[in-house]
Amino acid sequence: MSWKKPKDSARGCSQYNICRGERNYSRFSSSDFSTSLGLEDFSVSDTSGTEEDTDSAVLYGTLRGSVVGLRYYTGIVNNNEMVALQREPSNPYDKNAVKVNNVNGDQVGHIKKELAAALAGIMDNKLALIEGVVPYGAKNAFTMPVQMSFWGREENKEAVLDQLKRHGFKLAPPLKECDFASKWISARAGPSYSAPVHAAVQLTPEQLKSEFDKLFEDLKEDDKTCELEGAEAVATLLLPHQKQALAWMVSRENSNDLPPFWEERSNFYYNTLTNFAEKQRPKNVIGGILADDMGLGKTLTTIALILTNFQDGKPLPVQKIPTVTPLRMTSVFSGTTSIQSVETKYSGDGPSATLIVCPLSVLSNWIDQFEQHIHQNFHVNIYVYYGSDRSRDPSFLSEQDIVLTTYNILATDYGMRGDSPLHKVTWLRIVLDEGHTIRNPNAQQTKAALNLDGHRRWVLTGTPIQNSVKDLWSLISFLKLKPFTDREWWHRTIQRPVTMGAPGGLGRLQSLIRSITLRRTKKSKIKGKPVLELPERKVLIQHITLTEEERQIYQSVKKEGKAAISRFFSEGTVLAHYADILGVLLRLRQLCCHPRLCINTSSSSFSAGDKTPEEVHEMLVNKMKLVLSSGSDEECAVCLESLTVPVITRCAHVFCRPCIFEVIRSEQPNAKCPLCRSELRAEHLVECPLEGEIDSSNEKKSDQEWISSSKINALMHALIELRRDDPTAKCLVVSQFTTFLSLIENPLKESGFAFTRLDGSMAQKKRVEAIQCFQSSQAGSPTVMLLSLKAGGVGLNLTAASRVFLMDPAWNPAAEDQCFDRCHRLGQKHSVVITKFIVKDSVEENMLKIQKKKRELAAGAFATKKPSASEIKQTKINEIKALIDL
DNA sequence: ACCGCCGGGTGCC
DNA sequence: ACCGCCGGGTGCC
Repeated sequence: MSWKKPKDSARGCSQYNICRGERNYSRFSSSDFSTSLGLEDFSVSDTSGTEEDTDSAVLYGTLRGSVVGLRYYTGIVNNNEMVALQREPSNPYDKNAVKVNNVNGDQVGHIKKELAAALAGIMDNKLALIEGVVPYGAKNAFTMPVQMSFWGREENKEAVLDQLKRHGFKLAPPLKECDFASKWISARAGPSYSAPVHAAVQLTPEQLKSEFDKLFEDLKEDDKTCELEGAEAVATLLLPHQKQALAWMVSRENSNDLPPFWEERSNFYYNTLTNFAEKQRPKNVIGGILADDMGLGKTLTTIALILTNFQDGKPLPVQKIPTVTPLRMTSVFSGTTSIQSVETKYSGDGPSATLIVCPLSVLSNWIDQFEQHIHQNFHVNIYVYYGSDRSRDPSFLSEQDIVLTTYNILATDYGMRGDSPLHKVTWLRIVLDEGHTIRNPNAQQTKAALNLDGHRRWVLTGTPIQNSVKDLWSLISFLKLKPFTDREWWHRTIQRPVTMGAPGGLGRLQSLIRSITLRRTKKSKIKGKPVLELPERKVLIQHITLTEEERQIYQSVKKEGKAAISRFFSEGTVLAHYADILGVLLRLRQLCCHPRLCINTSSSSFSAGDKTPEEVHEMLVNKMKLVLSSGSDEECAVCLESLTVPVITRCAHVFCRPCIFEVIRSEQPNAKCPLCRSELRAEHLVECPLEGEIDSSNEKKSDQEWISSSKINALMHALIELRRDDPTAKCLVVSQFTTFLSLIENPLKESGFAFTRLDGSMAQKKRVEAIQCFQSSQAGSPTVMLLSLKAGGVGLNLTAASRVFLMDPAWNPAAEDQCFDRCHRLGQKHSVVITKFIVKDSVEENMLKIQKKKRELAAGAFATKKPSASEIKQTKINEIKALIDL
């Protein structure tokens, strides 16, 4: 294989310049920041957009109208076929013009002008969504009837009815779309009862997800259970479920089935959802969604696909070893691809390059996996399209076998209209890794991805549905499934029927998903055996007793903090002092680890006092650092999710930036803090300091003489014992406090341990190095990794470790579990033992209790709806009480 | 006849 | 369009 970035083809540990100076967040705009974190859903423009809030739409009623001017257009329509109404304000004859298009987007005619005059205002002001169906008469040469349904928000109904009335129209009561056919046939069959307008069933996200998973529970002996061995070029043996996935993916790339909901009927291809028909055979998706749970090896399977179904349904050919002549040598080492091209290009014409788009956090994982899984006798050109010096030459890119890039680069390039090399190439295959990244249809990344040109299209994601069916549209659209690429048809035929609980809606969704998706969860079974047989995982709790001296410090800080917090309770100002309370708890947690951790924490500023703006700013930044670094996984009280792009208000409450901006926008001019009702102003909001700087203020004390602590002693005792029993055993030492990790470095050095470190402040390149060193099985490679709890994304693979020492408990048990999964995952050969150090009679023990409650809550009925903001507040207050023994 | 009626020309917005 | 509408041709019974 040859790596085109860096330029030489050999590859060493440190040669991926995949980080460059790109991640310079110091002057980030919010959108840069959020997209770089894959949080584009939270961008302000999205939340404030008046775009359809289609979930709350109700059916106002229906109206019969006519479509005229059929003579002049090529679009044809069948009886009962859906049509789209589209405003055409630029029409020179009538500024109210409304076009009528068929499902294919071809114009059929216009709405008659008198009616158009009534509809124009409604459509322009987005008061209602107007959908048409041509009930009959589709063969008419000049005009045809159209049955229109008006959908909108309850509060707009009056305005719409008024507007229609002014033009002499009146809506008929709702008539369910699915009743159309029968209605026209049996028009005299007695009174018609209006169908219920509102959904009978509304699915919660959890129900939806579980419905989704049920789809794949009982895979019969169909194409999804055949197995296919990887081609010779795949260096790794595939597990049974991976061979199944490979077989399925290859068959999807090579088959020529009709896409879902299409039938062949007397020389026509007929869409059963829209009743649209055409002569031309609709193209099937050459690809689909691989939605296996995290950890089942989607990356490996995809690499196997690329190598096994390389071109024209054939695997990657063996590399002919080039006859070594001086001439060739020169060419090879001059960094051009010409010689390789001669040797390895294939008879097939057309595109041969695969584009892989992934979040930055997993880019290095792809690089590793290619390195690991491509057989050394085979040659693959891989180009990492990243960094400011990336090649701008489309023909260079199309000559590669594989081009790897990130969603950000994709979106950035696409933003520079007309100058995106990625968009000038016709790809053989496009793979979107962590495909749910493009969930938001309005995000730049989504638009950029949807506009890529490629034949075979794949989406890899562990969570195809995050919250609602809406999440699926971008993915389906990316797959170029007719007619869903247009959001209107997706919405009318799938999304609304499902969310409104219309009969058959869920069924449609299921058959759609079933036909293009493969999903196995960690619990899925193949021939009675679980897909993943992971070694055992044990969690031990080791209690620590503080020394007399440590206990004294702890008790005095606790006494002081408890007094302050009691005062907040009696004054009823708990929420106003939330950051201060977290500060107290943080200090106690730090004291459980090492007395030196909390020396520097800013002396609490309980008194507001009169301060200069600079001092206020600094105080707020400090408070926010407290909230964030306390590892409490704060939720934003607006969206009830984890904080994304945190900002702090003047009243010291932390929210997601987009959320609080939305509050300010909607409540203007007198917005109030959602938590304490203080005055809220956009210009007073203070942004989050950069990740990695949070703890840096505590750094730089290493010159002091180092002293140990009870916890460190316990750790070292365990490490030394472990080394004695098995000198090659590797372990992770995990803490939320990077300063604590720094302190631990001292005894590790003293006792002669080889160790590495991975924390959030490290550059991408350093991280890759640290991970590779640690994962190496070479003699002398590090046996200990100091790991900060939150470092690294989900892709992080630390399977070399079979022991984990969790130095301090986290608020959120899920964060701990995620951390354990980094070594307890596919590839782990040993049983994993996790040791949690918990100081007796301390805040840590109380945290365990709270964790237990949270676990029970999470395991319990999902059906319970989202708690309200006030319920969350109450829970938090109770937690605080429990934590400090009040 | 400043009407009615006839029949040809014509046709979206 | 096997319509509606327009506007020119025409005109007792």
